[in-house]
Amino acid sequence: MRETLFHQQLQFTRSFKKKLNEKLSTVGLFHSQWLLIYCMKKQQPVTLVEISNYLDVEKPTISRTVKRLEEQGLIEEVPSLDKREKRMHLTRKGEESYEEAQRIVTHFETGLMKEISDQDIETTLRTIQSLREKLYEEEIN
Amino acid sequence: MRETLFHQQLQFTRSFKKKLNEKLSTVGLFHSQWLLIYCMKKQQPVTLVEISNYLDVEKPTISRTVKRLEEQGLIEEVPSLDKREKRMHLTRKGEESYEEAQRIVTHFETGLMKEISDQDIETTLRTIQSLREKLYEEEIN
DNA sequence: CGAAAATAGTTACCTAGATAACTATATACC
DNA sequence: GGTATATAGTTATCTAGGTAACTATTTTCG
Repeated sequence: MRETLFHQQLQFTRSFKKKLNEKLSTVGLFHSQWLLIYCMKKQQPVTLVEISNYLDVEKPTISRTVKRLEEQGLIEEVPSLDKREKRMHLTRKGEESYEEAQRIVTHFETGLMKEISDQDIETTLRTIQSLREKLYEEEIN
Repeated sequence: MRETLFHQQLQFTRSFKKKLNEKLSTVGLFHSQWLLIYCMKKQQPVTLVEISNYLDVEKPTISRTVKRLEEQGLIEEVPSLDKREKRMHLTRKGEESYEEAQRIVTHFETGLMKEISDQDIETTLRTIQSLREKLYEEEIN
């Protein structure tokens, strides 16, 4: 198995998403749909561009996932003064899904981190953040 | 921005893959295709199942990417005793692509890690590996 | 030996990322 | 006020991940 940090990261996130998708299937959600719902819970109503910036995912991807969540009746549009934008918020059903999913995600994540020292978590978080910054600087060049 | 370790991980790998895809486009490769070529360089000839196990990616995904690399003339089949399996190895052109891509990837990765202490890299690597193990144990339950 | 089980790979069909090119609306500015 | 530019979102099309169900071989074992 390749020992590189980056390789390990990629492998980890693949497995992580796969596992979380399994867990979330009990609520009928996929991992990425959960992220959108999480976003909306935090800031309602929210536009697609705001979600796109927050999650750092391109607009067409957000657009597609939003459409699916709308079809599932989890989110709905809210009238806006700016006719270009599509402001969305969670429906009653969406709020319920949020609560259920939140519990699942929290349980899953805390389970994973158990037995890893706060010190190590902190170092890892800091390292990844500085790698992200580094990537962002690359962006500019 | 959400502060969770896992959220940061996902964001990082997304940006990382995006950026690496850009860099690799000069060689006409995508990040995932590079991983397959890397795999083959390390062990030739190799079967799809071996690649699947090594990269921890499901067979249909490997199957599809292999088909594309074959079409590009970077890899080719090698006769095997077991008629079920498809043993592949790099063509001359594939070897050349490997060399070019290897340079690009190494340059990109070392650039990112520069300025991060060996200590932090080491802790991060160890932490991610134990998170992966944890995920794997979950698999069993 | 012959039938059952395991293994290798493929096909069909989902979700989720990306880019490029488009429409519609809003803003800037001469 | 009218035109140019910027912004919000969508559509089309690509790669890449996943599962389920299939075919074709090989192995196992009674």
